[in-house]
Amino acid sequence: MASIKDVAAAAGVSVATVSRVLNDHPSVSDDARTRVLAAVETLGYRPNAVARSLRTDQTRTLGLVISDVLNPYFTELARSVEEEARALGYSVIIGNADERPDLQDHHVRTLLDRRIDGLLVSPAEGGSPLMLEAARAGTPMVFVDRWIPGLDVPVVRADGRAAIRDLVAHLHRLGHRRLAIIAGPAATTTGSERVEAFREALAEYGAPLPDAYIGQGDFQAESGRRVTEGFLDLPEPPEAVFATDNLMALGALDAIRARGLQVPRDMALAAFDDIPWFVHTDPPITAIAQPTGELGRAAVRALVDRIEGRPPQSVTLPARLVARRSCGEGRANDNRDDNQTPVQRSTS
Amino acid sequence: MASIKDVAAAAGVSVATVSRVLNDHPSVSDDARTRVLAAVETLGYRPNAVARSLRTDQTRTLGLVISDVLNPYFTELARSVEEEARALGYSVIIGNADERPDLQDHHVRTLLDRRIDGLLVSPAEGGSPLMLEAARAGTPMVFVDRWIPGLDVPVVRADGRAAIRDLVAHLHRLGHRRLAIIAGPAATTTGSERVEAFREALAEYGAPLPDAYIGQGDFQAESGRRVTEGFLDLPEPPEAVFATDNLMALGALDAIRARGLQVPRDMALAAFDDIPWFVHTDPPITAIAQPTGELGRAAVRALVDRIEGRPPQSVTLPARLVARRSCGEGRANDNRDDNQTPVQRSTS
DNA sequence: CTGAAAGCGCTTACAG
DNA sequence: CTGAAAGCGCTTACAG
Repeated sequence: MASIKDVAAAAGVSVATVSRVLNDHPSVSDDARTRVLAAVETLGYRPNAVARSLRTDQTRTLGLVISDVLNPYFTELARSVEEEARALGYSVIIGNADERPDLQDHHVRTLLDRRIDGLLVSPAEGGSPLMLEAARAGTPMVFVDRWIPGLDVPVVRADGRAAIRDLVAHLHRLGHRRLAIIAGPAATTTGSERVEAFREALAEYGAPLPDAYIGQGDFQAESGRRVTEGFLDLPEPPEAVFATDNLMALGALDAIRARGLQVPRDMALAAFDDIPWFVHTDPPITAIAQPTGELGRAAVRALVDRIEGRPPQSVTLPARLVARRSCGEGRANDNRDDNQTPVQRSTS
Repeated sequence: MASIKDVAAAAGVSVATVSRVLNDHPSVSDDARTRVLAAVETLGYRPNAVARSLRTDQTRTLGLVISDVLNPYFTELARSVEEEARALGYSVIIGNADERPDLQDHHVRTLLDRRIDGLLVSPAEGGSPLMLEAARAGTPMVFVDRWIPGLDVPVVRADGRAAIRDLVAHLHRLGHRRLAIIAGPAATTTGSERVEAFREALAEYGAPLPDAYIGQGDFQAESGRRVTEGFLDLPEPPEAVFATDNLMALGALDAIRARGLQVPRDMALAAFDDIPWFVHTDPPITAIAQPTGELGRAAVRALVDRIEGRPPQSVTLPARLVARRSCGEGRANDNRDDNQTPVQRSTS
């Protein structure tokens, strides 16, 4: 592969001049520029980004550590992150932690070793020592979706409280009184926060949230299945289940079906995170939709601000309830484009 | 951030010795090793991968260029690729082409600039000039899923022919005679191949595949919707539609629903690529399942073989039909774990 | 406007 | 076993 030396030789100039042409440095004669460009062309020369990074101490690369790529929510997040990063001249390397702290650690380490310019992370299980250390050491970092309290790191996330209140109101209106929740890991902010919001919303209706109705999941489908089976085995099973992510909702649906029961007749179901498939499940699933694309873009902007020396900003966007048929037929809002139709707009 | 010099100074040895310790070079005294390790520990030193790559001319990184991350099939492929790569000591950088040739080109260029050790690609729209050039220039490369004929590049893919034949038999058995297909871009191998296999299978039943029953899609949901609407507008609409990927099947389902029609009563539907959600759609969708994880792993192994100087091997794995209810109720094989149950095993 | 030279952080023959 | 030195491919003050 041709190097800058080859180009210099072919153009009859020094490597310094070649570098200047390549970097649009103003003080280059037209003549030199033309000859360099011609040489670049004929040699098919492409600058070595590795060498450039070593020299300039910047990689123009962002690291994104997410907890589960197979979760459509995170897939969409990753996509919007890459899109915005590309627009700003950065590449992104994704590290998939699969909700495993050890894997998360592996990716953070690898990314740091590669000297990425900044790190976007949605911490699994309370983060890792390495991550905390990096944050304290001043590695540009931004949390998306989930975060770790007590760190001076901007957070870009959706606030689901208002939407969860809307959901509880929706369930109540449809006659459901015994409401249960499938929680995510308590060590993740989204895990604990959604349970709290749910509990508070129930309290507004004077309803308690008994421990038996709080199932401990891990944001994966299998745990949704397991927890739901537990609910069904209860002497008095809940009438409605709220899965705090889409994969656990899928597991819950599996479990309910496996017993020959039907949603919503035998049990109502709702999920946090809306995904395209929810329109087509049997029945279509009521969900709380996050502005995922906007979250990803805002997170990248915050991180790049931080990297380029501008003050980064935390951003909190509202989530909204999208009612479908999985909680009952209370209202006629399950038309074909209900995917787009918020029942109530939560502008918290 | 501490550099190798700092470690050398702290340990009272030369940087060469530090490097040897770090790389497990045998000729280092126990004493030196201990002191270096201690210094590494106290300084929290981590080798700069950028510098190492520049020096060794290897990045221990694989590039993966896929056509659409939002497609669950590719998401799963990406995940298995990363997993196997990690097991072999490599990282992977994903480039999402979104089925756009220009984006594909962007990613290939970026990846090449970063001097990845090898490239795994599922070419969109017949590939890009850059990709062809790289292949000819000897960049280690392996095609996954889709490929470009005429290049000396190993291909790791699933052969769907037998499964498509099984599908046509299944549809025929259920009484469907007018069968249509939603094709992918003709410039992709999977796009053209699936149509051909479908046509050949129909021929075995003496059935033609009229042009009106071949809809041109682009592997995205929207095109599935559009094509299906066209089918429904025909004087004699097809009785069954075979979408050649899961997103177009989703679009088809949308279109059928939007007219107030039902699957399979008004129109049968089947898809290429099986995904977890197909078990839960209304109705559950009959699909051709690829051994996605195995494809990803085999592709990585082939690429790493190539990179490390071993002869790489092309691999073709069989796909299989998973019958559910979307083509009709012909057989009682729609139990709850039908996701795992092949109707007929195709070992082509 | 241009080039010689230093240096980014490593690895690795080479000499001892 | 160890260190001095060269060199990977760039960029960028510095001097002219």
